[in-house]
Amino acid sequence: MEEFLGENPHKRLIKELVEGKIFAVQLQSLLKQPNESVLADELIRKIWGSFTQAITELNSLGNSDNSLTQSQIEEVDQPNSGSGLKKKKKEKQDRRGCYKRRKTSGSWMRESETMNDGCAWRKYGQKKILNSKYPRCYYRCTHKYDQECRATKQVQIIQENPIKMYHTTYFGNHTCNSTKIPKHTYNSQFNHAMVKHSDSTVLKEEEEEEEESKGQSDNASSIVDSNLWQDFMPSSPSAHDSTLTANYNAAYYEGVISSHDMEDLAKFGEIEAIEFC
DNA sequence: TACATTTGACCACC
DNA sequence: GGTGGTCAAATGTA
Repeated sequence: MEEFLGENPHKRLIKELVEGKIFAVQLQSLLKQPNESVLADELIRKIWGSFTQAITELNSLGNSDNSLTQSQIEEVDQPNSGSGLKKKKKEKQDRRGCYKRRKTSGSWMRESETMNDGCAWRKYGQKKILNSKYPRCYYRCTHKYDQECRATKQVQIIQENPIKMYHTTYFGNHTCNSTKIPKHTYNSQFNHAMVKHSDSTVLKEEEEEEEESKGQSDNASSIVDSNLWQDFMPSSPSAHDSTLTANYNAAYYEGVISSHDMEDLAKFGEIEAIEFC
């Protein structure tokens, strides 16, 4: 990466992103082979480095309005950074309503017959939504405070007859290590979930894959969930090769690279495994 | 007692 | 000004 320092920023940026893609492709093929976790780990570090460098370049290219502050960059780089201390009791002042309305980007959705997705969620709100028959429920990760996990989701019933269907929108990535919960809490109905990435295409109907994977595990949803939150995270670089995983991972990175950026990137090769909206 | 849920209030965003 | 997202006190539950 350092060898690009003499070139113009635009070229450096492109090279970083292309490198990142190459590493990702290598990682993808590597993950198809067993016992390659060390190499995979190395590749993930390279990918991480490429994207970090690219973000830095982008930041230096952009005007002041578009540039991230250093703290914002660090926040992206180190989602687990911080004190790690419990924040159960914040400042004395009433902070109700003090929030930034989130963007819809960086989110993905699924529709299923159950709310259960194998993660530990805690409900923190419910709201009647305009023009909607059913209220929307707001959930955050149970480990928001003890592990500073920022994952949240919104669940809304979209139909009740003939069967109850839930529309779930996920925001942010889990940074906690406690996404695994006892088997009995899973619901096989999760296997019928439809996963959508943000507001774009339906990505995967899991049913067929579930049938195939039943021999490997009697709890396929746990695999989905561990893929969902952990596999592409730098802190736990093990991954499974599945389209679903790739799409979830794309959702994770979506928070770092915008769709506009991806359009530019597309000039330099097809993005196959990762789908951005 | 600890943790989860409910619910009204607050306020940023459109 | 209306709507939606979040907070936190009150309440419920194991």
